Amino acid sequence: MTMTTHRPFSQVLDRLRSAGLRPTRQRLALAKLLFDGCDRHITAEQLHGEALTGNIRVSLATIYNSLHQFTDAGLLREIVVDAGRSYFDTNMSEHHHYFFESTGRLEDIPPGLVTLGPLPAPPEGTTIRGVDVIVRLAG
Amino acid sequence: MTMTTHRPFSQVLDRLRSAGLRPTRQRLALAKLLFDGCDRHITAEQLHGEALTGNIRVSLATIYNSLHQFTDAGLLREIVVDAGRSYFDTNMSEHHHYFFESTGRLEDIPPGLVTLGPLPAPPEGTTIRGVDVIVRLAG
DNA sequence: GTGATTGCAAATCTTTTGCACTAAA
DNA sequence: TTTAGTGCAAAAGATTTGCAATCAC
Repeated sequence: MTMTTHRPFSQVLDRLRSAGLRPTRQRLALAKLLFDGCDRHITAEQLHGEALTGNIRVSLATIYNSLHQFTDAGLLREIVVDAGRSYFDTNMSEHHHYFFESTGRLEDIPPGLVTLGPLPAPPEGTTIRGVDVIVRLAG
Repeated sequence: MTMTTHRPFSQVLDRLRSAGLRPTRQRLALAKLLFDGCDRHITAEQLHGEALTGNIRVSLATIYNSLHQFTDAGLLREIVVDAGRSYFDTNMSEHHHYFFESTGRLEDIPPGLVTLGPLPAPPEGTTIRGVDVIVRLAG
């Protein structure tokens, strides 16, 4: 009867199922943290912290496994901004990022602010997997 | 009397001087490897290898120090493509990159193939340090 | 001389791996 | 049952740091 603003449980479950991922307790819990509501830019360490805070016992290895499985399944996008740290973005629509160098924060650039011309034909024998546009900010 | 195709020694020296970097033996040697002729995309490890091959004894710590000092001085541009590896690009003109995921190779995109619209005004209190555009290729 | 720079080795940090254990189907 | 998934602890990399020795000026 209650209609929450959160994504219903079954939707998360279906999402995993249709990605071919067995909906284990850990994956369900992580998927709920990740896909529950607003878009997020999160590191493995941060997600681990949130899981522990939420009394979900998950090892860091499983966090990494899950993040990569979600990424391979097209549920997440991995964004690399500095050597030695990956962010995972739950917003799968085409968009670009601000990176605040002073704080290490990653943020979506509002749609339309940055426009990219048509992509070139990829070099012989390759396909374009994606395009990352990162606007680095100081101050 | 001989006119080589290589950047003359004094130019490398001046380049360090005007960047405010004391031209030590190591920095001169590294600068010659980096700025001698064509544009390069190189990792710290690769540069270290080249230095040792060329009988230049430099520690990896100094390689990292120098690469960052050169970057801060505007002689190099750091490009991050995957978590845990930085490339340093000697081409400081505005350009974008192909990243070949299968080989880990980074390559300039020929000028004009990718066009970026005008940059947005940076968020309040920040300045744009640079924009990275990376086209990720598979195959 | 004096302060900047270097080398070395150890430390740090993120991410991956191997393998026994557990749980989903 | 059977196979995929998980946890743990150790390993693997890349990068950084602390400090004594060395070098440019």
